[in-house]
Amino acid sequence: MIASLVGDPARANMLTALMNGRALTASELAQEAGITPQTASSHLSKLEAGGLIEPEKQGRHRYYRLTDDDVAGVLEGLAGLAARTGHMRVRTGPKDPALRRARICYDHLAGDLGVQMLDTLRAQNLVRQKKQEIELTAEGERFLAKHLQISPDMLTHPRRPVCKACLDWSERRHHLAGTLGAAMMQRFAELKWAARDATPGSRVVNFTRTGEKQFAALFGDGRD
Amino acid sequence: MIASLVGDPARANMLTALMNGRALTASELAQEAGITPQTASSHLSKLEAGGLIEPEKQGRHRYYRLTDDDVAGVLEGLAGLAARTGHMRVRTGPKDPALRRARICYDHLAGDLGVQMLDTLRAQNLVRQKKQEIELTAEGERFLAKHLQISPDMLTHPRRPVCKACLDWSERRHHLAGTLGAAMMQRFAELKWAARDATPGSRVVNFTRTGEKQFAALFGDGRD
DNA sequence: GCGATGCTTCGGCTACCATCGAAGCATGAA
DNA sequence: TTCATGCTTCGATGGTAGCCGAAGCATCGC
Repeated sequence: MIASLVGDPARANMLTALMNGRALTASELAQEAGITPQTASSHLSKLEAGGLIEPEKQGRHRYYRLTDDDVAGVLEGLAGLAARTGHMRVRTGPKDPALRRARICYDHLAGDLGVQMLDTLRAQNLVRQKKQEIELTAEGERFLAKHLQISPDMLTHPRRPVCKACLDWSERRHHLAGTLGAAMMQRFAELKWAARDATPGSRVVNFTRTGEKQFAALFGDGRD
Repeated sequence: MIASLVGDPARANMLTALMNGRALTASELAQEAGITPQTASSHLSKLEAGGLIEPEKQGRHRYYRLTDDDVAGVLEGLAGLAARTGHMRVRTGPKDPALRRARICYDHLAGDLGVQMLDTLRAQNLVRQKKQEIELTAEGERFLAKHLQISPDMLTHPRRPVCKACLDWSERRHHLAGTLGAAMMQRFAELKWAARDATPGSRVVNFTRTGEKQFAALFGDGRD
């Protein structure tokens, strides 16, 4: 039965990770779900048998993507029901708190800090968001130029949008993707505010002490 | 998590039984799911906690209905996914084969024979169906008058439609409800073709030998 | 009051399934 | 070829949740 496939926490995490439409490898999905590759393999074959995801072999990698928009739609529907009853999933995934705080999502910042950043951008009217769509405001452009030395022409890309809302897997809320999300993350690295964890394969992003302060000054919500 | 609530076979059966929009008592739902009242009680409280169903106390009964159309929509979506991947749930419910063959759904015929009947009505162009909506054709009216002595004016009712598609829980396909469905079932009883099982609370409908033949002559699909 | 009915709670049993270690196959790199 | 990487299969373990019998409340009817 389909629903029981989605019901398992590990599988739900994988599906959520796939919700942005991109394909991910088996091991990436394992990492997202916080389980070992063996377990993930079992889950993935079940999801595939259930028609929820489709595999694509590429070299020694196996990429998985959601079968189609219908699947995504149903998953959204379920998430909607969950959200409105305040039945937001109690976190189960990876134990690693560092991963939950700040991590790389493709090439941009995710995790608590990523969500916090987008929240602040929105609250300060530096961006405007409608569902998945985000646009940079004039104030936002000034802000970026002043504090991060990012100019709009650095962000144009033939196929990729400047801003995009990306569903944050640990927070279940949006963080900022797109060329701007990537550029900001890159800038954080250049400014030595943060760096990807050294351990190979890790998605954790470690902020330096000063980096954390600077970040909080711009994007903090006063929580810490 | 919502999906896991729907994932359990017993709960899925209950929800399916509620899909027609009516409210059912806890024990009716237990029966639909083929489990004891104790177990059902546990399931129902979980579904309620998950916001999928809402209770309504009435005397010593407790009626449950789906919370709203959103819930029904998501359930339909899941069923849609299940259907298209040929992943139709393999029957789990009540073991009783008689219950699966013919039973009462409120006041009309359900089960294998009920589905078969609607199939034949449709195939013979006696009714036309669009999703949940069913309408009787002119040929259908003649057919009913001739073979079952049912006239259209017997079927008018201020609030209830003449025909309605009712999702068959065991077959997962539609059977005929509405005043016509009820009238036909009543006629079968009057003609002594079939009768509700004597055991109290049972929904099984037993066809007599001759009744089965007559029924097959009108609505049989040649399977048996 | 009494018993009957509908439903819930409790306790114990069982079965299923997610999980991981270890080993097995592929593919790609050297 | 040999080694490393990515993924899968196998086998064993453990936790969780569905399930039912028995008992406990509530409501109804007498």
